[in-house]
Amino acid sequence: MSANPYTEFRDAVLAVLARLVPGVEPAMLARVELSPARDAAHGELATNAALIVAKLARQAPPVLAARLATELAALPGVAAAAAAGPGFVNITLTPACWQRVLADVLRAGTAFGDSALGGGTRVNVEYVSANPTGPLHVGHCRGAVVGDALAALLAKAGFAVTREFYVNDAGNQVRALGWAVYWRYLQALGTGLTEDEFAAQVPGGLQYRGEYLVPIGAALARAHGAALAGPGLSVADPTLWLDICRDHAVAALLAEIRADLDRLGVRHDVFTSERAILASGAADAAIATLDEKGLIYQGVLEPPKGKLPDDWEARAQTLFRATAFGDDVDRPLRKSDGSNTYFANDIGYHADKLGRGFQVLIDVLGADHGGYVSRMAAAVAALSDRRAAFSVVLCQIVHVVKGGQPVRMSKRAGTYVTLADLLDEVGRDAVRFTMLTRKNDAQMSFDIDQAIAQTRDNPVFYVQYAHARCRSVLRAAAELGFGTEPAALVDAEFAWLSDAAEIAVLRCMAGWPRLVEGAAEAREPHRVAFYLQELASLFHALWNKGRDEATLRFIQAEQREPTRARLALVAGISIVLRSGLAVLGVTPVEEMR
RNA sequence: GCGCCCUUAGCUCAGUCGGAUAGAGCAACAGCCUUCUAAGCUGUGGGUCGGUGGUUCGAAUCCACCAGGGCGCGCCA
Repeated sequence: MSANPYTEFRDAVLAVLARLVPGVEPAMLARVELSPARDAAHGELATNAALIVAKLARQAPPVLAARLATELAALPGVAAAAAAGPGFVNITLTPACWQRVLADVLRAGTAFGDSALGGGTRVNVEYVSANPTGPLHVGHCRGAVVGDALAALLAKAGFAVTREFYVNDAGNQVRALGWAVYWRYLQALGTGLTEDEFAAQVPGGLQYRGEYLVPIGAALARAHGAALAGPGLSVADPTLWLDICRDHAVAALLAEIRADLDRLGVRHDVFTSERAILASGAADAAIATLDEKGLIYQGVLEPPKGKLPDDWEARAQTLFRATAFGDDVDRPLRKSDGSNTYFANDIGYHADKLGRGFQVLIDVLGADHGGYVSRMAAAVAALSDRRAAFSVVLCQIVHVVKGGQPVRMSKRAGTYVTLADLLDEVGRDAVRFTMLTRKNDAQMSFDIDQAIAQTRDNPVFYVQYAHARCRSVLRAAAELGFGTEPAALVDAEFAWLSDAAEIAVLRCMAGWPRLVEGAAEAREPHRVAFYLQELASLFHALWNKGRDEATLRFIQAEQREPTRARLALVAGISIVLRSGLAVLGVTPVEEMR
């Protein structure tokens, strides 16, 4: 791929700067930007170079900017360069600079925008990781979509990405699930127990009362008959059935989760079982490693502030010195019965990831894990001697709104909005795109009415419509005998694309590679969604401009060369739209129906 | 009580590691279809960027404090 105007002319700015002001340090040069001008009146591009180095050069920024502008204006490809404001240099390039981008797009196809930024760095993105104790709901959905898009984005930016799902198939939650399924099993057999009578026999009480467990209980009844029940369909000794019920339920629910994810188009490379991690001794090994580093000790923590647990008592416990790595308090690794805390096991899991050679670990988690971030960051820093990068992408709450009314969810009652419900209502593409129209660390309301609307205020529709329009134009042109494949258009005379609206689209397309890099570095896949809306908007505007000015119409049968140039433009737009939609996992539709 | 996140137009939200006169859609108003999908486009009006200080050439952005909303706070995961 040849140079992109943004990188090409940023390099040019740096080169000129080096001549004007010798001895600028790399760290300072890194802060020099060449970015799209916010206001079109300022030109196409703007650089802050003079502002950055003015102090070092001992010159007033406007003066240095003027000298810079003079030098830049003399460069080939620069149509105009002028100092402005407090010390910016505004630059306008010749149309040819932007037209050249089109050839890159046509040659690269949807690989346009691929970057070497990541340099093959191995990244593990963990997302969803829902407990296999029930169906996925909208909260999981946001994490699933954000994680999936982030993984795709990082891959496009040149990272070697592994997508991972951590299956919490050990511990109290799945034990409670085993009991809950056993209740559905007894019901399937026709037990005379009431739910309250059964619940009274469950250690910790009966959780997971949702009806989604009914078919799983029924399946157990079919498979085992009454063999797992006590006399008269009473509760038998749990050692006889608890593992069987738990394992069966986990397997069944995990299958449901995977089916839901499949419908959503979310995929994972690796499903890691918590039980397998525990069985491998990873947690104890990781704790031993930390112990060798002198980070484990026996101590007594201050009582937690706020509402104090009823059974709280000061007692010595095994602690990880998380405060040495920026956490607020040291964290316990063993429960009072001597078993590992969830945190201890999770340290083992993250140690396992590090052991698999990942240099960057990213966990996509729900907002309720916010208090968990600093301790895990401390643990990864400790385990890797601060070498591995660890970050958490927290996804805040999603409120589902329909008909202007909030749709409430309650997991206990089993009446929450499931992912499956949402997919039934609005479909995969709308779910994915809508979830990505909000930055992850802000709450969002998901308006079902808007997501299914076929109008401008539905961003999914708007972008897909733009793509469909592109394809429609190409189909129409093919019927007139034009070659419409990229290879047939790459030699078109792009100089025909000289209208302001056409240049604007080309500038936007040229910005795709730098957007990919910026979004990947910031771990913000939502930027892709907004970029696509902008590109779609420019395309729709160009389309309509052709209604007013016949010379801008894409297809003019008697004007072969201008038509070929515009077909190249349309093909290029469709390619960039597809490239972006692929990151989001949204279908680029060929036509609207 | 403490920690993290959020607060931008009537509504839903962007705002690129500090940059020029803060943007988009919806809603309101005014226009554009004998022409490739009007499922679209163009224009107008609409703001004390929650508040008060501070940092500097420059703050929606960084810092401090305050207000409001959300999430969390040893032996759940």
